[in-house]
Amino acid sequence: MKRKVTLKQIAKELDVSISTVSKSLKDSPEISEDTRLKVQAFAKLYNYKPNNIALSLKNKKTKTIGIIIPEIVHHFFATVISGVENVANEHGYNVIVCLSDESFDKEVINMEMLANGSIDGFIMSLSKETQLKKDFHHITEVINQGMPVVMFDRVTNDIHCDKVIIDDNLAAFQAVQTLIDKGMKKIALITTVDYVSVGKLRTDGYLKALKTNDIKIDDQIILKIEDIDNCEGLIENLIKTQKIDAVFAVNELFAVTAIKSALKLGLTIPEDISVIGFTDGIISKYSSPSITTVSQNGIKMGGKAAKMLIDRLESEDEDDEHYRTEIIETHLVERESTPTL
Amino acid sequence: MKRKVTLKQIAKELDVSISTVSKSLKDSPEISEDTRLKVQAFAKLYNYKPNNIALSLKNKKTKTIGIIIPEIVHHFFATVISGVENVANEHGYNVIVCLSDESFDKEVINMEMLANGSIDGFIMSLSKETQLKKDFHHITEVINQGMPVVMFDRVTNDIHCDKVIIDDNLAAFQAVQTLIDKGMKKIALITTVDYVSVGKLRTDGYLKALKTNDIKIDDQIILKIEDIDNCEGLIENLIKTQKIDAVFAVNELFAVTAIKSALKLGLTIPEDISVIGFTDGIISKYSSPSITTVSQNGIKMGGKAAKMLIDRLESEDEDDEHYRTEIIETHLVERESTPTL
DNA sequence: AACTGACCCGAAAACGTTTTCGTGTTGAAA
DNA sequence: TTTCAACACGAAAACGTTTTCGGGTCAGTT
Repeated sequence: MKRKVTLKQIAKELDVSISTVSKSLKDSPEISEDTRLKVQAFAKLYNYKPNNIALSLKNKKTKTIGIIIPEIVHHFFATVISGVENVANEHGYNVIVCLSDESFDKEVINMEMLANGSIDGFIMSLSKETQLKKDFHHITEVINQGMPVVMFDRVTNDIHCDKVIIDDNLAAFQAVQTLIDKGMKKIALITTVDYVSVGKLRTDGYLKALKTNDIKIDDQIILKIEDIDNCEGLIENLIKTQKIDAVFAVNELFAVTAIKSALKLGLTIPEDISVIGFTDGIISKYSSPSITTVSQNGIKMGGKAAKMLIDRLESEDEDDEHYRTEIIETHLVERESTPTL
Repeated sequence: MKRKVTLKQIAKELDVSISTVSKSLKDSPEISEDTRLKVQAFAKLYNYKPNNIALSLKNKKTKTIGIIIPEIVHHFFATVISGVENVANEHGYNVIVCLSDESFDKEVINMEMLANGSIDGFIMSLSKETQLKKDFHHITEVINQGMPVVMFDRVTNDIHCDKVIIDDNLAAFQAVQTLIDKGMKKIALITTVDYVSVGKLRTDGYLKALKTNDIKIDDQIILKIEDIDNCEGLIENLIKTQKIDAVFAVNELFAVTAIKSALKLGLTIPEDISVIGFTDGIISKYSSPSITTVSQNGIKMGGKAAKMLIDRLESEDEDDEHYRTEIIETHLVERESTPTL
């Protein structure tokens, strides 16, 4: 077992100073060719690599990005990480991942852990609990310390920083409009409770589409689900008791559950009932029938967020207060759960 | 914008030495109560938090674990990360995630980046390309430098280190045996190419089950798929041309694709054809019909791997060469794609 | 008055880098 | 022979900690 070799050890071994070694390895003209080559050969032999931690301390840059997300097992968040990782790696950055588990406290703890020098900047999406409490002091604090933050998907207007989102309202509107164009009238909505920002926006888009088309809003067919893990009963009940033409669900899980319930009740899709979901993930793609969804390109979102963060990290004027909000375009991926005409 | 405050600044402000500040904050008895309280009050006021990088350099410990996996968008790997993160956080560790994208080069680059001081140890699963090339020098090198490595799922006997796996062979055997017990005779296998370690093991389990039950092995109904993204045609062809009772697939994707193909061909599941998959992920759960699978608890695997790594990191005798291989138990989750009897 | 010990505190080294600045040696020009 | 520049290298500071060790002050004991 040969431990990592340091500049000091090389210096001692070759009987020169640490400075000489460092300069030699950086091809400094200050050093004679003789010594330079000698040092380089020795360093290569012992596979010298500068210690990242020491570099970080010296440069006050860690070349590491922190990501804080509610869950990693949700496909959308996984794709975002993938997008961030890609762009980050291209620019020589590493990625540290922390999960809040939708808990405010964990979000705070994780941010505080990372904020003490471990990373150069944050990319994050708010936990449900944080959105409910509307307490963002941990984020403002980090920003006040001069650490850039980029928020994505679940964002808030209360924080002044770069953001990457989709136009949830518009995307929902268009999805519902598509259903209406296909002749559906009684369109049910399966959504989350209102404090989840994206849920609220998508709900608004749904309502707007109905209004625009002079369709009466019927609270009986609007389902707001609190506990995502126990949605089956509610959804099944909705489909059984109400005579509906279509379902617009604000996420994949609600959509696929609606499909399963409909099939269970002997309905055929899309003839008896159509379904459109949100977030173009793996479930929608492999469901039978496959589900028409609003695509929400996580890779692109993550990539964009990483780009914005790195741009800010490497820009000249540190505290440029000109924050931007990037909107990632969405489109409807039409599959088997909606009629083709 | 108030930047992070350091010991030095506090010392200067209070006109004491850095040592005094440090000791005060650590409640050292060396410091008089007067000074101690004064320093602590000041530190609290300015929200002092020690700089992680400086601590890492001093302690030669980063309290960070590196994870290298082929892909994050595969649900199984996401759950593993989740498991690692959980246990790591409990022990005060952070998690840095790197994706190899199934590429040998990226795996090597990522490991080298992290090995230079950024992390205390690795948790990893081999990329396909690495398994194909059988080149593990980057891993032995890291281990030789005294950095512990824990491998999971896709492991190799060529590396001497801690491992966490499931008994792929046995699990496959049991799954196929279950099909046989339910009266199936012509059981197709949809698997990966042999160099993917787990694919090979599961294939072997399938073969063993057939042999044990004196069922002739028919190469016509064994499908080895190279390119996972273009498996549909092959699978559909298999089901169309061969009269089979059941399909055993070595992953979720193959299983769900088999189901879609069968449905498309007008077959009913599980009456006409049964399907068992591997890896109990989100697809199997939400598919219609839902898929019977061999559960492979990623959370548990990740948690176990993290525990083993941390144990080793914090154990007294640094180079205990006694490596263990933990086997995570699996069980069959019976769902709609197999008959209940 | 001298000694002892407790009590407080600061200096400095250490972790591994990079970089500025200073310095000794050499050769050539005056 | 002196002077000066070029050359080659080393010392030291800095990043922010922790920790060891040494020392100064004061009170109390001989």
